[in-house]
Amino acid sequence: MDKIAKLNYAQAVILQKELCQKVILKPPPNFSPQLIAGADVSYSRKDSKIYAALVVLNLPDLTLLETKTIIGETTFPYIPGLLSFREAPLLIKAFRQLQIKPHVILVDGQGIAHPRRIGLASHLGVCLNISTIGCAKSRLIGSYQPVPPSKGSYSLLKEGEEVIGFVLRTKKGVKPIFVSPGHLMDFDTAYKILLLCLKGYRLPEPTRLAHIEANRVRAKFSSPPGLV
DNA sequence: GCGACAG
DNA sequence: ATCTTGTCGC
Repeated sequence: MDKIAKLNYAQAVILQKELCQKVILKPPPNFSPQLIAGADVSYSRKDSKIYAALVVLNLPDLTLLETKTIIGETTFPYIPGLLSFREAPLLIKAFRQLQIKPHVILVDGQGIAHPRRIGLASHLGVCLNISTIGCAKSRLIGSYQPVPPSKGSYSLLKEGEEVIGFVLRTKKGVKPIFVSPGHLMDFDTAYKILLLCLKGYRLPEPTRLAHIEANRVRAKFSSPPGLV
């Protein structure tokens, strides 16, 4: 059914090389998003279920407007660099069920800060034809200098001389996050949007809420202990 | 050959 | 990512 589930490593990489050519590192004309979404996926240790969550918030007040959670089955293993094949299918399905379509999505994962410049956020953006920003909690590739301690400070993430993202301090005293443009997005716009989404926590509000919602459905629907 | 390695 | 309570530090 799902062709993606049948892809092997080499085939998946070939598909990424095709998709990466469709990535646009520039936002739409006069881009000023009022609706922003957060996307995240959680897993169950026992069964092979995965839970995707999308939340839509209003900008700049960050009011929650809609929450969409959906349950799926794992069809691809986790392989660094190929996360999209594991998480994108369910997130795409969830997106199609949204009543309110956002102007941009903050994704829990990398954008172009990826070996082939096509991380989960970029992959989703191309598939859905929407602006996306990669917002990861840790590094996949690239090197960077220490990030200053104050909120909003950052240091460029590069691979060789190429800038692929930035490491952002979202709050004083906490580990910085890794931000990179996904699709229909540039560094400057990504930075400005990120700052608008900070609400006193390490993670920007859209991604933070999506994470909470993904965990909530898992707690509610995953197999209860002792009921094998 | 040896590490690194989003979630 | 997931399994998990209390506990240390800003």
